[in-house]
Amino acid sequence: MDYDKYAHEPFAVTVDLAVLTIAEGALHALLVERGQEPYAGHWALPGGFVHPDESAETAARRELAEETGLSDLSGLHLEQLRTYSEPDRDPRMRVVSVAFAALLPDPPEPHGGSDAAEARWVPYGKAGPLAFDHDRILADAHERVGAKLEYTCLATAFCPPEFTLGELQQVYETVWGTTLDRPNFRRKVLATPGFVEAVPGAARLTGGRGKPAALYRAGPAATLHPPLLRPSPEGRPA
Amino acid sequence: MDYDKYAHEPFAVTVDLAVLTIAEGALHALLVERGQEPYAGHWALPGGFVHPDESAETAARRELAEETGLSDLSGLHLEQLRTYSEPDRDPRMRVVSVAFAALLPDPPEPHGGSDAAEARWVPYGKAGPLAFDHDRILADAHERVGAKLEYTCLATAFCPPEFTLGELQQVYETVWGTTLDRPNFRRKVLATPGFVEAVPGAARLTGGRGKPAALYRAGPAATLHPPLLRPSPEGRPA
DNA sequence: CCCCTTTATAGTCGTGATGACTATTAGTCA
DNA sequence: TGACTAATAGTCATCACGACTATAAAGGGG
Repeated sequence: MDYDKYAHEPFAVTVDLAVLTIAEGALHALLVERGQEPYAGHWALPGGFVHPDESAETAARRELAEETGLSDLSGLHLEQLRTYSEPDRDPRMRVVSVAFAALLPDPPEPHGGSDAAEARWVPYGKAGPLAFDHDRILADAHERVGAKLEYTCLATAFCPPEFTLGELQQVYETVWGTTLDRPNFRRKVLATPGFVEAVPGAARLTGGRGKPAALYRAGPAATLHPPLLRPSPEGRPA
Repeated sequence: MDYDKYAHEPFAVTVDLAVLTIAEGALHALLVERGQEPYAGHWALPGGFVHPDESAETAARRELAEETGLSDLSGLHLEQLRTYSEPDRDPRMRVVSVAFAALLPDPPEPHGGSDAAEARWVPYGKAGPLAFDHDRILADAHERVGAKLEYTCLATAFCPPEFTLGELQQVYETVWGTTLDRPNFRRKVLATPGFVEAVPGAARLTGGRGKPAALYRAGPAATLHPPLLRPSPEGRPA
């Protein structure tokens, strides 16, 4: 391969972050408002350039810390989504963007970081058309997360360190946009070894009403075998 | 964002292809032998630079056509795997590579294309250490394909347009490295609506021996609901 | 030509997972 | 004290699936 032949081509490499959380029973995405053209006034996904000495994963963590002002990104779930490389996706120059999906438990209040305009949590689908191809990236992230809930233990990444089964079920219901039967969900989760572990003797009042729920924390398992399938949209025989 | 600040950084963007097929009951990968340093004499995944006017997907198809000399890439399954961007993955320069997994039915005989050295089908895992991080890319592709067999209809991408259920089962067994019960596999596949469609009245002699098998073609379904789970490695209760 | 091998296909049986329920417990609020 | 709410316990029928056995349809070797 002739490296020098293409070494001068001006490719910029960026990361874009689809940061999702659940607040007030609804899925929210972290968005920034663009101040300049193109797409001035539109919302966009947070992101930025990959530095010469960074991997895309490192850049994603750095950008997320910069734009949210958050420091405890240790428990964060960060996962590469895919790379978007259409030649015309940025009108100014050739930009190849590695997109990531990130999940956060409690939505921390973001404050404008060093780099970009102020970041805000926006309910999923309520932000009008996003800049560039970010609508598609966000939709891809949503679809990916929804699919991974079925066969992995990813749902706990949306939950605080200790959570009730009701909160865990809310994650599934919010991301999938469905309702689940509570006793059956409970039976399934508890029957899956390593999904959750009971916190002995602990209980939380769920907003004051009703019987206090037992607390659990994430277990060592990473995958769900057999999976927890979402109810089929069609009238499937199963 | 200040674009000009980083526009001069020398990022090269390449594609790497993990092209898989099944030949003689074994999984094979398409590899090229490197003629120059670094990694001279090692095998590597086919790939090359993304041109300024191309998306990574377009570049992947072009490189594949160039290195295999193949023209009928229409029925090819090509899927983005992930992007590898460690700063030191190529000792010469900063290269970000978008990796793809590709599946082919019948292994066409590759002949050295315009770009690289001769390409060859090599049994999976029998090629010694590959160049760069290509061992990991190939392993990631294998893992991804194995996982997608469980919950998608991807297996038909390894099969010719018309195939027997025995051939389809061979795909699962080869990729997963397991054996499956034939009547149960048959029951499951036929019970999944849209997975395969019978070719009326057609049958194929399976190498001359045994009862001729009925022929099927891929159906319209894309996903398997419920999935066809591979046998668990551990003694799982299910 | 008969029988044996090989492979495809048909069916059976028991168990476990799951959807749809009902009942009970343990809290708050009026 | 009595609604109301939410968590938890349990039941029951159905379905999916693993483990089998049986039959059908081809070729090959004596």
